[in-house]
Amino acid sequence: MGRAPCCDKANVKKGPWSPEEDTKLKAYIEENGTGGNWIALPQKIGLKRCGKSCRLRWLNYLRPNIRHGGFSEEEDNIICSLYISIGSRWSIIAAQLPGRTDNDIKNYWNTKLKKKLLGKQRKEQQARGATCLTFKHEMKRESENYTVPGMVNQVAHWPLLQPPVMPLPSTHQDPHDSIRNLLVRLGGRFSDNHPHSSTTTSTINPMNFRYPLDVPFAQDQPYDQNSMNILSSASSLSPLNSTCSQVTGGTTPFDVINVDGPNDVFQGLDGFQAELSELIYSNSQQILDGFEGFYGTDNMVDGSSTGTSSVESSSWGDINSLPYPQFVSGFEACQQQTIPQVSTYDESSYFGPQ
DNA sequence: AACTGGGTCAACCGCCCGATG
DNA sequence: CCATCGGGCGGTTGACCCAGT
Repeated sequence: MGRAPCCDKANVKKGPWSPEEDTKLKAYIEENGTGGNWIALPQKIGLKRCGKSCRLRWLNYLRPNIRHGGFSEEEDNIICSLYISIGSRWSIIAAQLPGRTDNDIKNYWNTKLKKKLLGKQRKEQQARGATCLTFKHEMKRESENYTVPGMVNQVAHWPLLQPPVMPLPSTHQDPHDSIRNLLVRLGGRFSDNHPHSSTTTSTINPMNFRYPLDVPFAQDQPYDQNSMNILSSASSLSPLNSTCSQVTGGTTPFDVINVDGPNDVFQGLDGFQAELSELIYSNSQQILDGFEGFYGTDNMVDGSSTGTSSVESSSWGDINSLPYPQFVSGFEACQQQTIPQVSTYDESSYFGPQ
């Protein structure tokens, strides 16, 4: 037996909202709030609409300070980055873009950004003529069986890669190194402090490229995104970025990045992210250059400090000096925290008196 | 002018999850 | 512990628009 419908389908209006309906809904919510009950709300104001429909209309269209269209390059970059990192968690992505709704971003991604990236990918692949099946298979295989030692309840899914190039002194495979090693194997270079270097010594760690995990969340406080330039440089970031949870007062949108199992690494990304993976393979150096540009040439740090990482960068001493110190603290928090909790933006801030 | 195909986006659907009784 | 409910979310749909033919 299925569950009862949330409203009487026969008696609710569907389809586009009329200006009158908009006015009614907006006026009521601005004055009274939702009352904490969307289902009852349409009856209160005499709308023949499903409560969920009202909620959607309010959140996606009527709510104050909503912006539609006109996505900036920075917003593009943030969306792409976050998508690559966390997948199609549109509400989380939207939380980082003030005035944007998850629906808007979802539409924008599906209709424009995805094509933009793939178009770029094809171009570059044609230019390089590289085939990336090996990488693709490796990604899939390796991602199936890795959990970070010491992590409980919350699982980070970094692909476990045996280091064919560099032996690891530590007793466990550091996920950062795994990623780095993979990229090295695939031809990426991790220079100490200069793009000229072609050694395998790593100071660039894609795994440190993590979205802010402890930025106090607020709709009017987007990330400083000045340095993000995925589309214009390497086309994408590493899809190897894991997701993680953090509990630092429960105020960040990234408290929510919770994964439930290894398959979630590429949740929602199977098709597109695989293609992005190929892109990464074919552009590994560009990507890394992008990272260097992002962090400055010598600030990339392997926070996990293994034998393969030659530099415990002095500049790392003050992670706050980095454009995104949260990337690092985020990882640390991942290792320490265990309570994943899904949260979303605080709707109450939009609803006025409840 | 009519048709067509692709793009866009608002809205719906159905599932999941937490709260509650 | 279980059933029910409402909120929230991601995926999908379909109406509309527009450029090309």
